[in-house]
Amino acid sequence: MSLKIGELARQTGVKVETIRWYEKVGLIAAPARTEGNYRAYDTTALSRLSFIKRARDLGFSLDQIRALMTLAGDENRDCASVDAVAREHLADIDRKLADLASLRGHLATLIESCSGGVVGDCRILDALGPSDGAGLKST
Amino acid sequence: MSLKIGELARQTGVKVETIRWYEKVGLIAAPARTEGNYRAYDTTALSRLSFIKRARDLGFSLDQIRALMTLAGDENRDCASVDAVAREHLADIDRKLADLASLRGHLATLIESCSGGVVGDCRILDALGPSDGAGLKST
DNA sequence: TGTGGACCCTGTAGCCGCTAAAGGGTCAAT
DNA sequence: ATTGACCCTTTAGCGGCTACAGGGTCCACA
Repeated sequence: MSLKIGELARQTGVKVETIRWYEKVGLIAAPARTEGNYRAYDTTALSRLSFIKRARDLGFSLDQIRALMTLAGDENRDCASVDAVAREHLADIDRKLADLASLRGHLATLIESCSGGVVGDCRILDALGPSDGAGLKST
Repeated sequence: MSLKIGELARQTGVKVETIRWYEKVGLIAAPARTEGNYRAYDTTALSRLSFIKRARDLGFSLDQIRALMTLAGDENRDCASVDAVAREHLADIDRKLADLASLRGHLATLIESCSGGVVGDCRILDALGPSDGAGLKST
């Protein structure tokens, strides 16, 4: 028995449109079609799509997933190549976390400086304005 | 004296193409033109663009920046409206930080499970594969 | 006077990873 | 026969730029 796209979507948690899009960009193979031109998926497609979903949930890019799937296809290859992709992604995440945390710090400082009142005296806008004092405020 | 777009770019740290794009999407006003059809900016443009740059560096979206600039134009308005935009953005960042940290945890666990060897025995690929065991590995 | 190179202009297409909508066709149940 | 859930393709849009292509302008130096 084969699965229609909607069923595949339900079983994997990937939206129908997204599945079609993955096919278009070559992440999954084009499946067989029924007489009525419906896509008919087998369990291989289910495995691959589940893999993609989990990897996406972990924040891997489609390119990274493509790489992982290629590596996975060669069982004799050294596992280190898979590890390397994952570690690179982890490093990306750590960079993003650091950037975001620093940004959060700046923003929180900015917000703390607000003591209410009127826009004309707003410290937040002051901080965003240029250093020469010629800000946006109509004053 | 007026500034050419390249000079404005240098003084604000915003790329020339980005400045033109900001004009296109209505974030900054279209400036006067010279005889040779070059954009001629005044110091008002410099202020506004600096404002935008700083806000972008803090991760505000262009829509949020539009809102902030509108608010800034009305000096009698209650500063709380500005504060609200900033706080909402801070909440966004906190959500992102939490998501990213959780994701990092999962990924790090995954990577720790790798003990080397061959792709055929890879724990990382195991973890990404579907729970029924029918993974991608050619074995 | 001419020529080279740095700058400027417009318009269009591409990046990522989808998402939505228009305008149809298919299929099973009633 | 009709309803309504599903499926199909194609196209356009999101944010926030970036990168061309194919020209025009301006200024300094020979």
